[in-house]
Amino acid sequence: VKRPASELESFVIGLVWQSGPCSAYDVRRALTASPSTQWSASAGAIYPLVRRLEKRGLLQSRTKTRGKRARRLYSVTPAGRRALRHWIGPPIAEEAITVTYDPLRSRARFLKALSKSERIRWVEASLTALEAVESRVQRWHEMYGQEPYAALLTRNGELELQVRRTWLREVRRTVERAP
Amino acid sequence: VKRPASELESFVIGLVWQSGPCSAYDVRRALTASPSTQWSASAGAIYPLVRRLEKRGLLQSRTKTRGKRARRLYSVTPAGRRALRHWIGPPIAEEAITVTYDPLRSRARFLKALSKSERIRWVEASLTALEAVESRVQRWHEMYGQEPYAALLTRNGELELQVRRTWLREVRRTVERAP
DNA sequence: CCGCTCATGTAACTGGTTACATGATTTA
DNA sequence: TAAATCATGTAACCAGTTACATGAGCGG
Repeated sequence: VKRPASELESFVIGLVWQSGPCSAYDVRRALTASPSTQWSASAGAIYPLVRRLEKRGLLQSRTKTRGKRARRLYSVTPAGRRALRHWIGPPIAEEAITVTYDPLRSRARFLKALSKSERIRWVEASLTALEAVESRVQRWHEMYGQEPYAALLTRNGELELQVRRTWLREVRRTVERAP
Repeated sequence: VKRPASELESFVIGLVWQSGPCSAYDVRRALTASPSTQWSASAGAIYPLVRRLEKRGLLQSRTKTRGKRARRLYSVTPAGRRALRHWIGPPIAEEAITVTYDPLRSRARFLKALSKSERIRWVEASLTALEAVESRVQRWHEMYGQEPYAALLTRNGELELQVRRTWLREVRRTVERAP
């Protein structure tokens, strides 16, 4: 079966590659810790996923017994490593070349459905909401941000937040001017 | 059935609200025109979706015959309007408060899986890829960007692109410095 | 009249969701 | 020892995907 690995699958291969031999549960924790809420990291997603990847030969597992409990530790096979590199690129995959999806932007598209005063309250609420995002990024940074490549991810989050704030303030100006 | 409308469902309600009575096909075109690739706007997604929304009382339809062909024109019901406003907020829904998902950032997380020269090539390729995104935003702007609220969306795209470029250049510096 | 786009759908699949189950291990 | 959390899963569901089908209308 030579289907290209999905975004989540590839990401999981990456996580396993990064954390050496690790369990599905470890993968779930890494996904949960990540500030992105793109994936829920639910057991129902991850356990079947790693099985799938093993069946395709991208991951391999050995069972390690600790106490009475058997743990299944996954690591990346050479084919998995190739798949990872292929996913990362270059070339950059078509589906990676996108405008990022911002739920706030989506909602702003229909701001006219609100009354003027509500629009302003919406902007304020959004600015406040971004503080929650900020602390999520911060928390992740404190945990993993030592390493220079990891720090780049935090930096991305910071810059993104900055720009969303700037944008929201522009939205506010527009809202205030409009009738 | 009082389940909260999904992100796509709510967005579609918004589109129908914006474009007055319109067909499922119109919705699909609006989604296709949007620079975001979050949704494929496939027929298999949209036709069942609007039916669903009609069954829930958020949309209503009347059939209009033009020539021999029957078109089903949807419009938003008062309940749909309420649902739309509820989705937009305030308060901002939990699931809207997120770090946006950026496939390039995801990939950058595993840049160490590449050789140094490939990392640099990756950054260059990413910068080039963003040009495609830029033209997509530009195209949308030319079509719909007259109206001030629509223009804000383009502005968001512009700012986002700027920041992603800035960030990629920082990545390049990090890559160049690293062993 | 041919081919393209308009327009409306259906069918099969699939990847991810929520919710549940279960037992081991740790901590209060 | 009771409660919490670690750890591994399964089952049912569902929304969105690709792929296909069908026919109208229109421009060359």
